[in-house]
Amino acid sequence: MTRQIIATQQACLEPLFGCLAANAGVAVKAAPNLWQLDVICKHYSAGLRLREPAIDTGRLLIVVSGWACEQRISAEGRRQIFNFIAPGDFIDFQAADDNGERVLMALTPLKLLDMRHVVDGERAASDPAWARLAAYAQRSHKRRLYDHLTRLGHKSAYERVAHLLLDFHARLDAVGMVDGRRFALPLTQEMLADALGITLVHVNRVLQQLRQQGLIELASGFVGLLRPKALAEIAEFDLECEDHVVRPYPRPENSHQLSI
Amino acid sequence: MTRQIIATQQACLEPLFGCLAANAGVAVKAAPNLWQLDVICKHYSAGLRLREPAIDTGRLLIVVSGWACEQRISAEGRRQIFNFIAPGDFIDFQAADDNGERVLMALTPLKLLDMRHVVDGERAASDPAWARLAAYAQRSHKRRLYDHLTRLGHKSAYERVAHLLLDFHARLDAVGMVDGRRFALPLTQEMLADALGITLVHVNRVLQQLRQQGLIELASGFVGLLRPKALAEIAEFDLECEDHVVRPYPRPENSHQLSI
DNA sequence: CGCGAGCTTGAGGCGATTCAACTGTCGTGG
DNA sequence: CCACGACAGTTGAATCGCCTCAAGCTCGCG
Repeated sequence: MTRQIIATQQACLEPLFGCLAANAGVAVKAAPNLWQLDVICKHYSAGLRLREPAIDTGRLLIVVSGWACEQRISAEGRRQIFNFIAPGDFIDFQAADDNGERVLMALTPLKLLDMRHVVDGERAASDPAWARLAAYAQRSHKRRLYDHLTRLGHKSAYERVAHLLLDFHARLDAVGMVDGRRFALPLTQEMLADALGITLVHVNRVLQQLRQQGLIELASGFVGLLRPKALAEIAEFDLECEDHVVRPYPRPENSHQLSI
Repeated sequence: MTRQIIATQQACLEPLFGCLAANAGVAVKAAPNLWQLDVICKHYSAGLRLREPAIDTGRLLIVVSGWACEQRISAEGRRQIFNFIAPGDFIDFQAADDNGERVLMALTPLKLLDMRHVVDGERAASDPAWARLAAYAQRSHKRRLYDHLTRLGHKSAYERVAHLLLDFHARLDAVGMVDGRRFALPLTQEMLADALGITLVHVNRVLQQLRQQGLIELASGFVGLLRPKALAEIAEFDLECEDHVVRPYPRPENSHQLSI
């Protein structure tokens, strides 16, 4: 099973592009094969700050594999993660550097695909497909910020963790990176803590609790949501609504669905 | 002193427009006088949800007086306030209703000025002044969301309150609505609680503490920051940085400055 | 006057933090 | 080959910040 997910992760771009077509109404040229992809993509190693020359700030990059985040380091050296950037998410450098304190950081080895290579159209601001794409990127980014504000606002640690896991599930599912109810989550508990505003120790305790209650399974970088409906109730996560916002790509019959 | 502030609040638009000129590079036509203003402005009473017909979503409204917020009501009936909207802030309806759950709400009687009435230029997307204005509105809105995420992330209740008050001060100062170190704050402690993710009771205790330590004064809808530098250290609030982002309008010599 | 909205204060309890120690798993180098 | 350190995860005990529940206060207003 693990091998299957990894293969999905690295190879299948169709669901990702299908998701773009469904949500942004953008047609993608022929998807590049694996060899082409590796040449076209930008690669970052874990821990590197993502930068682009100022002249290129208008570009739209999409994450093909790996995870990144937006973060800020406080004066005391504590890190606040504003937003996790997962496969299928856009990286909009123009939006990123309005403020020197906030930076984009690769959390794992990262592969970024420049949309210029795969989208038809003149990529001018006037081109409708390109504008739809940029608008979609902005919309999803903003939605993510509000969701995170909701998590940090009135939720307990227990609810925050459950909510974040459901969030990850929905996003990765939309781009075909969920196998059944399991998906790869290459984040440390410290990263989760820095995002959720709780301590590493407490994240661990909450995860233990979720495991003992049979709600999730978690081992070696993979998470399984065993009872998503129960999790959604705990976290007040609106499964319906999420589906509207991020429409998954069209699936074949009998594929692995999240049967709730 | 109170009367003076109220006068400032209702009458003087020059600092507000000066702030726009400094930050967005947008020239304003002749500022309307008070009578004109009342006719031009949109008025909302406290508690009303702000709506605009869908066809008008592209418009930019600026708050002339009163406060509003972006909020969401959770399933349990708890309110999360994402963002306070103060005089000088923009209301971008296009950005607001990408999601049915999040609404704009007037917290006090509200007066909104449509920028079409005061900005030169064709207000087409292609007009550079109009584009700068829209970009400025988006930038400040986004910055506010990140600031609030920072508050909710790793700060204690004590730090959150101090940080929010400094934030209000900087914003209102930029549009000339601070008299010395005092400004009008027509928000209830419950609203602060709903924004800061802590309970009403605890907000009250924190305010008591700040008062007893001689850091703030607070009475009848007015706040005074008595020792802003001490507050800034408590809250890790970057006074320098804030000044860069929101440039106050040009001041006469010997005006009330925040001497830190 | 009575009422409601907003503010204030106390007592008790729980959730999350802090500090600390221990485990297991890597990759590296003696 | 094992020793070693670095890193991620795990667990316990004590402490504290914040919440809950509850009561009383002070206004402004019909």
